[in-house]
Amino acid sequence: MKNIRKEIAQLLAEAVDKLSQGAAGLSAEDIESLIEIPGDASLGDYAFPCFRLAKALRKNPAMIAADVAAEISESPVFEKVQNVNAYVNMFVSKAELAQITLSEVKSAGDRFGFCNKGEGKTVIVEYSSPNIAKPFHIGHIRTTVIGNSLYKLYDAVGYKTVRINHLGDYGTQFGKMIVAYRLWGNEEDVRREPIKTLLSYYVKFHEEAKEHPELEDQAREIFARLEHGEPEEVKLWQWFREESLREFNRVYDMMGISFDSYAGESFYSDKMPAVLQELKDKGLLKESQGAQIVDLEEYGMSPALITKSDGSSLYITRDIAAAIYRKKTYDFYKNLYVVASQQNLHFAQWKKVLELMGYEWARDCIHIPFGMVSLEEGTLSTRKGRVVFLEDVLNKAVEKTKEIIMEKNVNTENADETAKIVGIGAVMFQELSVTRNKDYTFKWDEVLNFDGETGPYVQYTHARAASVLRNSGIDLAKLDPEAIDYSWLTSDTAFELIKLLYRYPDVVLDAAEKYEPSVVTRHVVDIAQAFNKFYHDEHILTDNEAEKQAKLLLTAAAKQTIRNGLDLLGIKAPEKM
RNA sequence: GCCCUCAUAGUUAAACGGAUAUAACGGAGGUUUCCUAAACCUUUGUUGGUGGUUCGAUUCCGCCUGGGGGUGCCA
Repeated sequence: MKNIRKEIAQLLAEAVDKLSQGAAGLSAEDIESLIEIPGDASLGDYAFPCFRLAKALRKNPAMIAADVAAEISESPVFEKVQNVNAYVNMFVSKAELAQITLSEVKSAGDRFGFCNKGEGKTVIVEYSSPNIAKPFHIGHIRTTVIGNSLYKLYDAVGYKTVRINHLGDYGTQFGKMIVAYRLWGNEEDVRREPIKTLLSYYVKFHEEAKEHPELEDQAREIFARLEHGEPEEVKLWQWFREESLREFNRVYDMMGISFDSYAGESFYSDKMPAVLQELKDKGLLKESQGAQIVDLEEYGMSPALITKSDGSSLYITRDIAAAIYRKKTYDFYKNLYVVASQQNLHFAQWKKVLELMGYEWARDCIHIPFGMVSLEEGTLSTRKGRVVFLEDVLNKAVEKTKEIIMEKNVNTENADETAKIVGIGAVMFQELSVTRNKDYTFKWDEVLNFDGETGPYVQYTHARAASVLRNSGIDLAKLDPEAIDYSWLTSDTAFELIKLLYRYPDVVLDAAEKYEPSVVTRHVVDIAQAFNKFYHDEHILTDNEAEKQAKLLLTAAAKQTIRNGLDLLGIKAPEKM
């Protein structure tokens, strides 16, 4: 698709160069980064502030803006160029932008917004990574949906992707679980309801351990046995793992999320000795209070604990082994970890250790933190039984949606299917609409509120557009973008919508580069709002054939872009609702 | 103590260092003989404090206040 922003930057660069006789020293790239989109569309479609040129040109900015405006106004790219104070305000040709955009959406279809920027490079996204034998709760939703969206974003901008669910299937917690199971457990209960039962053992363990601290020692000992491959412990552990995965997959299926690899922490168990040896050989390992550490004091961090005093491994050791393994196996361009910001220090230490080991690719390992989810009662705590199960949240959202459908919609065919798409979409959408790094408090009535800038709003807009297209009776495949009279799409409302569609591919790229799916979420909401306004202000299915075709092409493009955007968020777009 | 992070209408959130800080929810009022009213329109109201850098700061830097997280044998 023709890149208008770049074209404008080129024109501006030439104008500035001419006016300053080369003294401004701004490249087209510099200029491009200065171009803005005015908040108030009546000012222009693009704007260029001239403050910075004042020094080089020794003139006041407003005069420069006037000169620049005069210099570029002849270009056919623009309908109008004018200066307001220090700004050069540019209006692009509406019909031309409509043609460029709608032709592109039509021909690219489901791949509108895609590009090949990452061609030949591999990006790993590690996300979700729940702990085995523990509930899949509301605290896991963010890593799961953000990671899933990042994978889709990187896929869309052309990278080869590898999705890894780094299961928390190892560590002292399994020592605890095994101890608890042997003391109070019962096979039948576990089979019937694995997670809830195992969780109850885990909770009981922590209650008992307050009175009997020796349980903690037992747990560590059992984990050490597990790590040494003692068959009885391994067998129990495998069983817990299988039962848990079955439950996790049920939730993943509901959300339409999948993985390329489930290589969790245990997968790296046999790769640990080599890491230890390497750390030792490189002179990084130090003994301290019986444990093996890497001292990071000179980098302002507490030491990284590599092995415990009983010799068993720790989280960071496994993450080091994992990074090395992944570099060897996938030769990644980037290795992304979608993990809560609570673990900032852990990832900082881990990255530093990789650096100290001499791996220059440590810089390509990137922690993507996100804010904490808490409940109104306080922090989520598995041990204290203070959890909200993700599956319950999804089910309630679906139920609520079903009720809404029953009360609003006469046409209830596929009501169950629609309720699933909309209810689950609503929950996912909400998680993806706020900037990653913000903490938030889970509230039932907020999750179940579908008014305003929500998933259902966007999905409804999509269904509405779909409905218009159905009613048109026109075979869309036969709409030829070359044969459309775009002058029918030059109203303010139509043009606002077109501009948003035109910008969509840049938004996708921006979201990927910032690791920020919410950028897409917000843009999709903007498109939905613009379409609803267009739908309301203008009649699409008019008797005038040329007008109708132009408006239908725009409607189809809006629908397609909303659909593509939702897809990048992992959310489905219903044809009817 | 030290480190990280957050602070914007009543609430939840937006804003590459740029023009009059933008939406949604809530409140008040309105729109349907017309393509889905899960929609649209009108109205109400905001940058924690203090210095600095800058032509220009919600944005960058210093300090203060307040919330959250982390800080050696959990992950």
